[in-house]
Amino acid sequence: MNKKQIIKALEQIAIYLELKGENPFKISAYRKAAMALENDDRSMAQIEEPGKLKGIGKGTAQVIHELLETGESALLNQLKEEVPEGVLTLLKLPGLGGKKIAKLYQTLGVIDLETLKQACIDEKVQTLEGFGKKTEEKILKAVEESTQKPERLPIDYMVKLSVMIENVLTEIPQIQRFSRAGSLRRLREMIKDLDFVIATEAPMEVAESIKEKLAVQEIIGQGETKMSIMLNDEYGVSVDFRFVAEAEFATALHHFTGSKDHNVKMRQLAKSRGEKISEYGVEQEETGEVITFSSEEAFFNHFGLCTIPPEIRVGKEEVDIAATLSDFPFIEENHIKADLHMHSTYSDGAYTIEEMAEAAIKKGYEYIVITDHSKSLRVAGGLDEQRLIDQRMEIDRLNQSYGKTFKIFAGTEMDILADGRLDFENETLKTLDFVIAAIHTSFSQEEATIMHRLRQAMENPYVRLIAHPTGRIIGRRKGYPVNMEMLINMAHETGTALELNANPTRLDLASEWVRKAQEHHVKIAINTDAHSLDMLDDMPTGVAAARKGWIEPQTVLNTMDRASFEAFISTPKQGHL
DNA sequence: GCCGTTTTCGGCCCGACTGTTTTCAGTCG
Repeated sequence: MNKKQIIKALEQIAIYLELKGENPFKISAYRKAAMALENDDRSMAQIEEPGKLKGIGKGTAQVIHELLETGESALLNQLKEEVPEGVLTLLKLPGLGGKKIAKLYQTLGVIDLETLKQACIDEKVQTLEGFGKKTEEKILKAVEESTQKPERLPIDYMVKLSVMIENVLTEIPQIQRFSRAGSLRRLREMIKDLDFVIATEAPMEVAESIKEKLAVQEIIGQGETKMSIMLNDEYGVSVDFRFVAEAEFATALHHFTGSKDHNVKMRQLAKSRGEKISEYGVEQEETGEVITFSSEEAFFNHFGLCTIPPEIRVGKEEVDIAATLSDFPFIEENHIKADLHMHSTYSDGAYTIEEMAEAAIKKGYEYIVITDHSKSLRVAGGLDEQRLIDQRMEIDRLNQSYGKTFKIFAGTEMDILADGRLDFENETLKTLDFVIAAIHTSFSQEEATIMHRLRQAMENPYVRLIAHPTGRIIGRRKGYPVNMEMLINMAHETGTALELNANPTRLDLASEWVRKAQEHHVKIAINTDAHSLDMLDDMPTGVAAARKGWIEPQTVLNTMDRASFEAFISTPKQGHL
């Protein structure tokens, strides 16, 4: 059994114990053991004694050893016999946790969604102690919705909803300030619901205004300090609004940004210092005095930590590392000097080169690269050699009018053909300032074939960057099969950079992989791949995704000022063979 | 079940809301 399988087995044990209504601390002990393995970078073979890891004790170590030696666990096997598998799926239903499910299973013989539904219809559920008519109705509704609703939605969809909500919040006068929180602020790729923290003196009035102005399908819950609604959108997304006083805003924002594990780590740290963290502030346990903070930065500083960017608050090593730094040296929006991947009307872009350039100047960029598609990508109106020459002439002409303040570089997003050949000869490539290569066709090839194609491109002396290296569309398309370790090694060996495509439907490469790439001294370019002016605005999302991968500015090509970039592209590729 | 330069037993992160109660358990984030 490999590490992944062992982690899964431990988590399964936790779920089964939960369904049996076991001691919650015992349940969390199994989860912590799984987490301890996950947070350790080594493989199972490299970990000599799992029992020595913090969070793994005698009991869980024994289970791990058993799994390693026999491939199964007596405890897990026994639990599986005691509890039918279908019962596990019931934990996904909102309003149902281990305790209630255990009761439904033990007294009514509920073993899956179907039997649960029937028990509700037969009005048996409401007869149970601790259950009632309302609970039965809610469960029935949850069962019916669960079959048609995806659990999580892709970030680009949630960003759009969020912008719509923010437009509404901006118009409510009683709101002093507000912020996104939760997994969207942490930039998770797949998101369950939206969270907003709102500073206001008049929570009830604000709640009323929100209900009035937003397309609400249903009020899920409402109290004095929070309101949960279900939007009237395609998927019925739920949104939590949390109302706090202005002074509590920073701690509330931290609290509701999470993650859960990050918060647990922070609270443990506070506790060890005789303090208690809640959304309302930091309480001194001895005196009962509650301190509030003007910003998250001040909050972190109070604990001797530097500010931890939301994107890395996952509850792993970030809290310990923050204690040793004065600042995380991660990339910020203002480091970005250019966008190296965008399209114009020459291929499938919606705006002219000049219009794209004007928009880039407004953003304060020092230069851009126009990278239209190449001839084989006919659906996108890819350029042949002659059109490339025409385009170069137009770019030269435009550059004359910009003088020294701004420069457009001529590039291409060249297709890597299905057989590994490149769409342009070197004769053509060497006339260009910056060459991007990308796979746009034959996604269903075997991994070996895909890797051959990528290798052909990266070994070409003119190809500087591989765009959207996996071809994925978050939540919709897996992309073609890429051996990521091999890709990163090839990038290192050939001196080719990898893209972090800032489009929220892509974010390709994913954060965990740009982090690996940086560790291997591979350069990253954060590009919008804009096909229209508004898509240039995706850059901050790309930068946030880079922070999620712990990316530092010197790793990123487009943090170079114009002079450095010109020097870079006039120097041959530097591989590390 | 795990953990301990105060602890080998008694803690284990914290609070809001709901629905069921008649003071609180369960769920959620």
